[in-house]
Amino acid sequence: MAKRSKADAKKTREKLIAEATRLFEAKGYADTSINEICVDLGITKGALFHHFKTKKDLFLAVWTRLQEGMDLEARQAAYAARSRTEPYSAFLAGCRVYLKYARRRDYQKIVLIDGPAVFGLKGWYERDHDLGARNVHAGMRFLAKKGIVAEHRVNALAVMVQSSLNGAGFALARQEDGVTAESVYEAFEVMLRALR
Amino acid sequence: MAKRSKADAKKTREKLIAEATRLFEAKGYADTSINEICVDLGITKGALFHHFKTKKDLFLAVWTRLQEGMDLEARQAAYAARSRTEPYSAFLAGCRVYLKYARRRDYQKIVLIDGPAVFGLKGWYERDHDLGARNVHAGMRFLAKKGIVAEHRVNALAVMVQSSLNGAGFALARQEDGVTAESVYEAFEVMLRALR
DNA sequence: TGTTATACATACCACCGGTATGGGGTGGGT
DNA sequence: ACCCACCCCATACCGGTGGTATGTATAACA
Repeated sequence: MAKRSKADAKKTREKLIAEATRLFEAKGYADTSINEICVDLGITKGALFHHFKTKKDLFLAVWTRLQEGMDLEARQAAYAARSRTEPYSAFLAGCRVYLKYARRRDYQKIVLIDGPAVFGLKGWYERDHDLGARNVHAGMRFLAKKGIVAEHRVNALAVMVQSSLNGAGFALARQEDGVTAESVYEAFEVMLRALR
Repeated sequence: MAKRSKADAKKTREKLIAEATRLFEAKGYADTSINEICVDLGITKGALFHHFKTKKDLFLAVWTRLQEGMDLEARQAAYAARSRTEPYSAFLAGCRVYLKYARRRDYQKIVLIDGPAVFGLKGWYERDHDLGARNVHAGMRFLAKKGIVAEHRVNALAVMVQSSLNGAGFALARQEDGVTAESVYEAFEVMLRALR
């Protein structure tokens, strides 16, 4: 029988998250069974339910990992690109990172598609608030502070900008109509700079 | 025992769609069981599976009904508002109708949240193409024809505008931060008019 | 070294979506 | 008027699902 040290436990937990990520991306949350995940890893459901008290809890772990990666990368890019003379550069750098994620199939299926359906309207918004919306909001507020966009439109514009990035990501992933990454990003930049 | 005329069949089918709509909105697709729908209507699963060959098929009927209502209303509004002197009026009228739908809880949960999860990435896009995306696309192409927006950005801008409307609808439904319908719509109009 | 907590395995459950089959009323043809 | 094929729905049943209760060997710690 296998060892059961804390290091082993951590490893099986990681393997569970990795395999769940794979299957959630490939077949979606609903069409992925707990049992399938366990069989692939050569363990039993007892192990899974020891680490995650429910299927949604496992999904949350997968979702959070993806979101935290995006969040970290976007913040770093925005911080690195900040400029004294060009108020858009930090915001645009962050958006570019987000758009990169919004193009990824795993991010789309897990974070953008299944996430809202699994968490529900309220739960989805609560979880997205700290990781996705907050950064866009901060960027838009910065533009308002610089006098570029109207103060009273910050909230509305932020949410519209964020969701437009989601849509742009989907359109890119579809790769149709000759829509290239450059053209989409250029259109987004033009739109962002036109906001008042 | 109940009658089994064709008129009765039509009626039970309608009742099934109505009750399914109610429960899908209230509890979501995944947490609504076939059996629950039937019990509420005083019928059995046999009746349901006679009218709809699968649960997804029933969901499709619910989804389609919502989308067709939105599509019809938006087209009518756009047609009624068309103008020779103001190129934005028809587009804005259509968007205003769509935004009204995007604020509705049933539209959000069924069309925007559960729809993509149930149909999958490809199926969702295929179904949305004829009902949602096509209209926005047509409006944007009209603006390009008028020389307002760049021809090569029509596709990208259309998908971004559409998804920004979704986001705006969600933000409105959350009713937070003092975000009112007027402020959101004003922000959207400002953004749309700024597009080049 | 003894005790407890951990990390799983095993066995089991209610319920789910879906199917196969049966029956009884409807409605169109003659 | 009669008949019977077809339609509408009920009943019974199935494999598989997420989840639980319990058992147990090992690690962790005193």
